[in-house]
Amino acid sequence: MSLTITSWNINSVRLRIELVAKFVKAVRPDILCLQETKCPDDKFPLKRFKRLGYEHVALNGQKGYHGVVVLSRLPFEATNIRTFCDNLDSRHVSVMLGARAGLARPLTLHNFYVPAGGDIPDPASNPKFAHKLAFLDEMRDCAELHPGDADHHVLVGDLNVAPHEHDVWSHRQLLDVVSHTPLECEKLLAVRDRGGWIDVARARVPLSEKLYTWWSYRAADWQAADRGRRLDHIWVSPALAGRVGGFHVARRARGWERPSDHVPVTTVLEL
DNA sequence: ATGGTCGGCAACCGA
Repeated sequence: MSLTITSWNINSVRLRIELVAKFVKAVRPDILCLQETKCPDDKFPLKRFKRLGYEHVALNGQKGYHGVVVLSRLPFEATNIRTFCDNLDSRHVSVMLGARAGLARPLTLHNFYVPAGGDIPDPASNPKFAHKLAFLDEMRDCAELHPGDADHHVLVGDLNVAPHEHDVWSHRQLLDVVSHTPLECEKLLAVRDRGGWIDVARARVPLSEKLYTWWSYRAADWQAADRGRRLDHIWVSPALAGRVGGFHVARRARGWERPSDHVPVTTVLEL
């Protein structure tokens, strides 16, 4: 069977519910992972998603800030929420799919929203950047994020780091800009390498090619300027590396009316 | 070199 998984920082799920509907009607992902839902769980538009075919929902929302959710056409065996840095912010939710979803081998999926880190790239003077770095260190050391050789694990989300030279519009001009500083790039790659994860986007798109998933709201014309960054990621465990059937960045979604500043990233797994 | 825009929620904080 093939399993389509999308990750999208939606920047308010209630405000953009019709954009989500438009996307899922076109792409029909089996599993949709959203970040920055900015929605308490008791206000989440469950009925609308049910009508769209997503009956199985793992929620981790909070009022006003952050918030993640996994929406699925297939049932879960289990769901889990982790906290990082002794902080109750809603930045992680994971699900496990198995026999009930028709999978021969269980699949674990983590959905993350890594702290953005504020403006000043100095952990000594900027607590938000210190928090981001500590969050990445804790991810690196988290045993649940170290899949075994045979495990089918997926990690997606807005990781708020563009780790490679061509993950940003200008490597030189962004070296001191939070999201592309060498320190946080090293830390994100350490999370990836400690877990043995494969970066699906860069397995499919050469490192020499520009690739972005986010464009600032502050540009007068985002498309003309094209000053993007690749902040949204899909990683798979080594056992899934040979089962990636497709990968796509829905750049067109940035041009929709009242868009999120992030666009959906999608992969297809052949299981 | 600087400021440029969003969303939540009701004055700014976070991005």
